Amino acid sequence: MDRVATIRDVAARAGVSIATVSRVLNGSGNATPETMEKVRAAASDLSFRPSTIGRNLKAARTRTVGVLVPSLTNPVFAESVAGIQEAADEAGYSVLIASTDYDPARESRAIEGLLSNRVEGLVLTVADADRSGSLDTLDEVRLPYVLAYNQPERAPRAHVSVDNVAASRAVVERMVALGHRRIGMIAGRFRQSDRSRRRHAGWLAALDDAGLPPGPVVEVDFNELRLSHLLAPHLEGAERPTAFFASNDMLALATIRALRDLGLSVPDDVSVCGFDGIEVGRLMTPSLATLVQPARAMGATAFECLRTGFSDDLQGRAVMLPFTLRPGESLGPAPSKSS
Amino acid sequence: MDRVATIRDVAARAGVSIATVSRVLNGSGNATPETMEKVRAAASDLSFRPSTIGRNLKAARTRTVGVLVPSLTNPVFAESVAGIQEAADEAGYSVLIASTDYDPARESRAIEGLLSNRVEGLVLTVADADRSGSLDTLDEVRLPYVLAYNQPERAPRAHVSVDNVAASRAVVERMVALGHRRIGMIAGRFRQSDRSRRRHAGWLAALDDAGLPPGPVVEVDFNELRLSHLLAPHLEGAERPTAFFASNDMLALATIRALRDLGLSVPDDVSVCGFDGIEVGRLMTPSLATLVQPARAMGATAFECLRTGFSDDLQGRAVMLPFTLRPGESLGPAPSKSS
DNA sequence: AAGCCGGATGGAAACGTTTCCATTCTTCAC
DNA sequence: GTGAAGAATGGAAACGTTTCCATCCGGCTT
Repeated sequence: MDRVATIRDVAARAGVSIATVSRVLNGSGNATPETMEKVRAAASDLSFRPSTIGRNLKAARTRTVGVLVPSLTNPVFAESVAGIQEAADEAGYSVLIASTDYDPARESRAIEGLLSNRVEGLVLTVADADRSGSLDTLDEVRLPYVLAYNQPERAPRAHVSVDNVAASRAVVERMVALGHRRIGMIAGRFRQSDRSRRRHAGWLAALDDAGLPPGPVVEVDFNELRLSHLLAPHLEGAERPTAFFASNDMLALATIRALRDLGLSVPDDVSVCGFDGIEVGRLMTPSLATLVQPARAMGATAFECLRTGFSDDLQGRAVMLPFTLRPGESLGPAPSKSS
Repeated sequence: MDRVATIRDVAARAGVSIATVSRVLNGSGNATPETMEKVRAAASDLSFRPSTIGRNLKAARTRTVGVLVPSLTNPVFAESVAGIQEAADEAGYSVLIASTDYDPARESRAIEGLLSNRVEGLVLTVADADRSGSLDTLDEVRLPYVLAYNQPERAPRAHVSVDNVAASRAVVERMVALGHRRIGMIAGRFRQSDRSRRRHAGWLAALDDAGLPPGPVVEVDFNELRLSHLLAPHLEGAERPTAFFASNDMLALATIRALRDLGLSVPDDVSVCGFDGIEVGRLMTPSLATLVQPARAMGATAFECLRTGFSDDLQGRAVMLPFTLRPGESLGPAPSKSS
């Protein structure tokens, strides 16, 4: 692999100084038409591409933002990353993406990497926004960041999300309206997810409002896709739940699968509603009822907050995005025998 | 935001030269235990993080690879990117991810960006590996790259994929074994996808071998999720296909959805088999039968090829990964009335 | 005791840009 | 015709590293 052309090569070929080359190619400062022509020709002949590295070093700014998500394979994060990329692309920013796969060691390594790359800010989704070493690190070095999806309870940290409590209430209220009286919840580990906690709180509050006792709560690990053995104990007897609220869509899908494996029909025996609004949910049978968060907009908005907030103070700012309840075949009326 | 500490700050605080700081922190060269201690302390006090930019500029190598995929929201690409990241992380490489959303303009911009960032090589998936301006550009500048998923027909370009023709044959053979005689295909636009073409070729070859006439072929755009109106014309009359082979899983899901919307049962009336092996396929009802490509391994392998091949010549090297047919409820025996 | 070796350290150059400042040259007003 | 203004251009510094080379010093061999 041969050496890549530098600005000096272009200057030599065009018979001008590197200063002139830089000015012409960046459109800053003036230059004779002939000079411009010569420089452009030389640059194109050598297929010169200015080195971002050299440029950044000099400029002391990188026009790059970092993104950290738990996993790219969860469609909801993939979608939000796509939103960030789109917005960043438009604003002339580059994006550095890192994923942690729920591994704390990888998380700190990723943050270190992004820091070393001198990103100007970060958009990230962490497990628990109230107790996160990574966020502490960022606070320490005073690097602006905006959380996406996270909704910190105590720490005043900038974030973009939906109102998880209100959203969960909406789900439960819908279930109640459909005649469900025993409503369970399948949730990601509370210790590992502020979102899961909030959604649980909303579920609890809505049940309370409706004068209903809380149904069983099943906490599961992320990446856990085999749920039958966890659900089975809660499905025996006449008092079994007629509906489950899952704290995210992947869990909802796994739940439907498990129910079906246990010989129950969705939604005839048991209804299920998820949270996230991933696109594949529309394609399955039964189609997935879910609380839709605007994932793409979430990413894009977080990026915009970061960008426009670079100068201002980001501390504790919060943006709430609207949510909608997408009906789906997985959520139907409660079985009549149970009403 | 205050200025970030540089190696000079550390040197000053430790009372040594920047050369010594560099040596201590990188473990190259010798140093007195006390010196090492002083330097480490100073670095940690200032929470010094060496600038990748400065480092790369000097080193003239970035230990960074670029990744280009059509879309991060297609699980099969997300998964392969995850595989790349994992392998890269392990090898001490950084990853720069770009996605094109099937937009040629964004594709060239992305490539330019990666080139400017002086990536040492690329792993990419393009629409058509035989006619791709981006690949031509890469050849021109002699930057090593490895294609993932693509299987070029003419151009001798390094790639990692499965044998798409053989894989498609396996699918069709299975369908034939299940009694299907009229087998249609739902395929991504041939002009836009070498994979789609190959898979179509395999489908055709297998039908020919079985002495069956090819069923209808429906070419659809990427991102097209509403297929009912495209499928409807081919589902009338007694001669309608009893099985469809979809050239990728997202299409397969959309196909199942459409069939169902048209009042047909899957798999009782019509069977469907996809291609890719995305995880959600296991979770749906009916579970998706699909030809599984090892997506994670695809990414990881492509990265390894790139890394180990940096010195050698990558030209036209090909690695074929094994595929498996994952049975699923969407693919059943042909309806008896048609046998 | 003289010379050497080698370990510890510092000075300085280099990487590829951008940009400040200085220089040259043209043009125009007086 | 002289001076000034301003446009075009070049020289050189700076950004944060790594690394080559030189220097210094203590201790060993002979």
